[in-house]
Amino acid sequence: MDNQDVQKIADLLKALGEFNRLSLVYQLCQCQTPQNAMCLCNCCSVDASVVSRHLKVLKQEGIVDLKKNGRERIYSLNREYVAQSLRELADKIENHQPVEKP
Amino acid sequence: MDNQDVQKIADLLKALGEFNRLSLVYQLCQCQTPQNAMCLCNCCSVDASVVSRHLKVLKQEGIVDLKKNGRERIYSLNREYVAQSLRELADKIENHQPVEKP
DNA sequence: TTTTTATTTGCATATTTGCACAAATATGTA
DNA sequence: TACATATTTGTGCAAATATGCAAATAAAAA
Repeated sequence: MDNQDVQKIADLLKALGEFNRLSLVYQLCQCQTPQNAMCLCNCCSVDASVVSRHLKVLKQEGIVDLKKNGRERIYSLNREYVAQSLRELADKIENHQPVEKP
Repeated sequence: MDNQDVQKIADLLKALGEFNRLSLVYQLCQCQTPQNAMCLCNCCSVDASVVSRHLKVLKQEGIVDLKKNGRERIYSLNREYVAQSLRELADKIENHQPVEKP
């Protein structure tokens, strides 16, 4: 576990660890079909430009995927990646105790 | 799932989503016995005061537990709470799709 | 009591972050 | 082409955050 690995997970958690961004994730989570950015605006009461930037952060972290459709951007939640990353961390925290210091 | 619930999880993720704090968590994760703050200093190259403040944040979020022993503060990772919180989020993200929008 | 060790707190500072608004860009439609 | 819609980007601001250093506090040890 080197610093880069730690940083990568920290970045993922940080991206999820902001109220409006997590709200966007939950919103996408409840949708069976991908959603465009304007639709996602409804779940948090901020300017569209703010939503755009939050979605950009989520995309950079691989949390959401993006497809372009005309002038729309269609976002979908990358469920497996996020869930697996969180579970890996949970497993590590719960089980991993290699260095014994009695 | 109301805003307070979202905020609570966001706060937890935010606390974990900072490099030095996550390093502290990993450090504690590798220890079978609780550790004092000075010992934890070794895992990140910052001032002891910075470690102290990060540990305070982790404690406020319930990520670590604290026992006082003389002038030492002995920290231990609250493994079940953190792991369970992360798994709940993972489950929600992977499975929860109640609102259908076909 | 004096000294040492462990930790916290006050303060200053640098950086980041979230936000709103306006302008720019891109693309569809009339 | 002109206009409408969807989204991004530039800019500035206020608040939050991370950090280091010095001083304060607490408690053990000499």
